[in-house]
This record gives sequence, C-alpha cells and structure tokens, in this order.
Amino acid sequence: MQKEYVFPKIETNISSLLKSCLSDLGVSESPLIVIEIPKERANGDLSTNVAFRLSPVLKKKPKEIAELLLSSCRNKLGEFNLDSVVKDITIASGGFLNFYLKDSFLYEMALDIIKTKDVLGDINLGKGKNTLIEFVSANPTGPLSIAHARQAAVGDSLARILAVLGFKVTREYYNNDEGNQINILGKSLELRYRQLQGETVDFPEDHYQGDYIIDLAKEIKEKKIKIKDEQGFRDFALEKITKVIQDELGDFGVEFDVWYSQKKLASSKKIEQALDLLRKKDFIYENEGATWFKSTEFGDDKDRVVVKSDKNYTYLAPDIAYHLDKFNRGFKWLINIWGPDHHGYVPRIKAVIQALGHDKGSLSVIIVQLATIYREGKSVSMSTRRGQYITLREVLNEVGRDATRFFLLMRRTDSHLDFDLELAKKQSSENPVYYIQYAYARICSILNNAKDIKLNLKEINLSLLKEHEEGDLLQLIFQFSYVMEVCLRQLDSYPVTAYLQNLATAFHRFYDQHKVLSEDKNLTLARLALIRCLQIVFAQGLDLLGISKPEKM
RNA sequence: GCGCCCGUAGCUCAAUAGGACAGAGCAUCUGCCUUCUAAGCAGAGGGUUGCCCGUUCGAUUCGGGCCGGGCGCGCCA
Repeated sequence: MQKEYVFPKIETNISSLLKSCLSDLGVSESPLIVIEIPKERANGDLSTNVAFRLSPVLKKKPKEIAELLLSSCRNKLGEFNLDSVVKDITIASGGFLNFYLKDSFLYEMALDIIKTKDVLGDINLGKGKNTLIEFVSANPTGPLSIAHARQAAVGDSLARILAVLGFKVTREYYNNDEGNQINILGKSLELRYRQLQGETVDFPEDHYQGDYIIDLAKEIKEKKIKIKDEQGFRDFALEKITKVIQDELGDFGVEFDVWYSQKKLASSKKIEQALDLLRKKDFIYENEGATWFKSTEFGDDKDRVVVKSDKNYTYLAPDIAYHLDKFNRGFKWLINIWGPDHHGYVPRIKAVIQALGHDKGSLSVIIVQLATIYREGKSVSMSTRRGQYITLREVLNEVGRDATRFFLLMRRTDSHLDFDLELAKKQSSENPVYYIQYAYARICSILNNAKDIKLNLKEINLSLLKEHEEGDLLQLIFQFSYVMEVCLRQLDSYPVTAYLQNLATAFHRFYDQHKVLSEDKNLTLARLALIRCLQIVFAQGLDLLGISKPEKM
C-alpha cells in the first residue's frame, strides 16, 4: 500500500503546489524544483530554493518572489492534500521557502509504522522495472580479496535497497570460467602437483603463486584423485575455487540469483550471433587480419578488436554477447559494479550498449574504489598473482561479518577506503558499527522490560512527546524515505550508513536525557510507541546493509 | 602524454541536485553511572576546503589553468 507520509509522495505534492503557484505568477516553464531536507532543523523540515532559481527569469529579487509564492502556497495547501501535512511556510535567508511539518502528521506516521511494522510501504519508485545488478564477477582463480568484498557489500546492499524501492531486482555473478587466466590456473595446479610428486619444474612468474594452489595439489595427491590431462587440472581447480568463492560470499551474507557461465555463453553461438548483429548494423569491420568494433562511433577513444588475427576472441567479444543476452532476457536496466581497474573499459561497454540499439542510460556502471587494508598502521600490499593478499575469508574470521560489511559500506563507493583491521576488531566505542547496534539493543532492552505493557494504538497520545529530542527523532523517522530516494539518485548505499549513525546519535541523546519507563503512564506509553517505531526503522535500515540486529549486547 | 577517481580539522571521512553558520568519528582535554545497557551522554580546542582565475544572488560542489596522490590506457582478462 502506498503510504501518504513517504518523502517522494510529499515531494510530489509540494512540487505540484509550487508549479501551480508559479503558473499563477505567469511562469509556465518552471525550473527543476528541488525539495530537500535542510541540514539544520531550524530551517524547516523541508525546503526549496525555487525563488533563487527564478530570480534571473523574473528579474526580481529572490525575496520578492518568495513572498509572492508564500501567500499563494498557503492558500492552496488544501488543493494538493497538504493541509494535513504542512503546519507553516516561512521565508529565510533571502529567499528559501521553508516548510514545517504538522506534529499530527508525524504522529500519524509513527502510529502507522507501528501498525504495519514497516516504514516504506509500497513506495514503488522502481515501478517494477526489471533490473539486473551484476557484481563481484571475480575470475575464479583464487579466493576473494577485500576489493571484491567491498563490491559484494555494495552490490548486495544496493540490490536490497532497489528491491525495497520497487525495482524487480536480479543479482548476477558473471563467472569468467574460461580463457587465458583459467588456462594458467590449470597449468599452475598441474605444476604444483608435479612438484609434489618430486619433479623439478620451473614455475613461471605469471602463474598463480598462492598457497591455495598448493593445497589443491595436496588434496589431489592425498585423496589419490585421478586426473588425466591439463584440462582435468583446470576443471578441478575451477570447480574447487568457484566453490570457495561461493562459500565465502555465502558466509558474507551475499547471495546471487544467477551464476552466469562465460564458458556456456561461448559454447552457445551467442557470441557469433552478437557479432553478426553488429556486423549487420555496420559496426564491425576487418583490418590487418583482425575484426574490429567501431566503438569510436559512440565516443570511445579508438576502435576495439573483437577477433584477433589468430582468430581467437578478445575479452570484449563474449562481453558484447553477454550484454546482448542481458537485454534479451528482458532486463531494462543493467547495473554493473566494477573495480577501479576496469574504469577504462566503461566507454567501450557503453558503446556496445548503444550499438546494440539501447539507450546509454540503460546501463549504469558503478566503480567501487579500492579498500586499503591496514594492520597496525601499515598498509598491506596486494597482488593476486603473487598470492599476497588478504582474503575476504581472513577478514571475516578476524573481524566478523557485521563489522566487515559496515566498514566496507562506511564511505561513498567512489572514494578510497582505509580498512583498519585493528579498529574493526575492537568491540568498543571506537567502532561505529557497535554504536548503531547498541542503540538497537538498548531499544530492545527497554521494550523487553516493558513487555507487560500493551501498546494499544488508540490509547497512545503522542502529543505528550514535547521534548526536542523526541521531535528530532520523529523528524528523522520521516527522513528515512528521503534517504532511500538519495540512495537511488546516487546509486550508493552509503547514505543509509550515515543515516543510521545520525539516528543512533539522536536516540542515545534521547536515552540519556529522558526515561522511557516512568510513573507517568501516558507518557510511558507515548515513549514506548516512539522507540517501538525506532526499532522498526533501525531493523529495516540494518537489514538493507545486511548487518545483524542484536537484541542484547 | 591521454582518460578516470581524488585533494576539506593532527588522522579517517561527510556536506544530499550549486544553497543557509563547512560537519562527524578518532585522537587530546573537562565533566556525567543509588535511575530503562557508560559499547552511552554533555562540553572545549582544532579550517585561507591544495593554489590561481572565471561563471553565479550564492562555489567544497560547475568551467579553465597549475601543484600533488591513486588507478587505467594491449590483437590481456
């Protein structure tokens, strides 16, 4: 069910109100109307800067425009279903129009959240759009690194957010289970096995040096597994390592709907078909014995080879087929989450999308920057080849799932991240994940202490919540749907972590100042209702991050 | 050389789509547990947002030019 108090709904109504008032002023083409929640609550619960934007158009001072808008907005509130929402509108700082929410509006919101045990309802910003989010997609040549872990955390969280916002989300892992790297993997295992058998063999530098290869070789030897040839070693390594990756992700709380095999794609004629399609559209040509894709037609620096002169495909060829297949499977929005080492690849794949006849907006690529691991103040160097890197498994064992996920989500995805193992391990105030969970646990504890008190919605009088800490909490609850909209706009789950920290701060402050359980029965009921509401918000927020909700700490 | 990300308090980072006084945490210092969990709260100090121009009513945000850091620039994947 559509909830009346979610931010996008209020935003739409205020936006329509402003447009109507603007047209009364003779402005037919209004600029983009931005409704935001000001940083300072003194500046209102909602705010808009239209008056500033219109100043050059109307050739009037922002303040004059704001004044003209103010009276007509006040008169028209009822027309846009806002008379039960907006208490007052004021002008500030030379032209901002600031909207203040009615207390009764916030009370009804809180009671509804308690009643439905849900904050967002059918917010449906996604309108059921069929969305494919492809992430991690690490080559199955070794355990996952912390960089993959960050991509996993971001992708999983974003998928959860988009699903809640009404997108039809499918999570996919593109498994690069064939090609050069996989061949080298097979050879690496074979060489390690032969070394175990006592042979003196040269182990080339470009082969996988990690200990896990040696472990696999030992397993073959100990279990006396019969492997005939190079392909046998390759398949064995592939199967084992894919399993390792799946287990790691599973323990990290990240599940995929589809594991998409490149090998299967390659054996299906889909690559040939995709290239034929592009050839038909005249985006393919031959030169110097190779086959090229005209990516420059769509803004790429240079055209790209798809079939090498030795007749083998480059990596791009299956990728073209893969993206075509995504569209053929009915997805309307493709989200690819990649590491920073792939950012140069973005114009190429955007070109592919357009050559295939799709709007470039139908593909969003999120580049997740690297996380640098610090141990005792020193960064730990990383190299998959040399097998010198900290795996997700190690971090999980050392730090635990909640802190790992939180740390990886704590920063904007496009900014570098320092992951301090010692800090993440600390079960203390220095560690922000506990700060949020502690707020949740405190709420649960109070509710548990009061479990004999029945929360009958009809007996609850929220207007008894007169303290500013209580008002701040109600306002923050309202903000939750706003934060979700920001996540969508920025395609980042980071705003949720920031929000939950703010919410936890506001709660701890309230907790410190006021007792929930007191002699005053009605006030107790009102406060219990408030924290019950908070419990629901925290639960929903933590779920979106994939972080557990401890009832006791 | 070209492209992408970045440069904000001692450190790690915020600042929502160009908005209001640039904010948090850590660290440092000072207070607060006979009361629902002190993994908490309150307070203090700490800034020429790398530098210079420009656009704007308004720039940490946009444009141009420098300086500095990271990554990528293959008929590798």
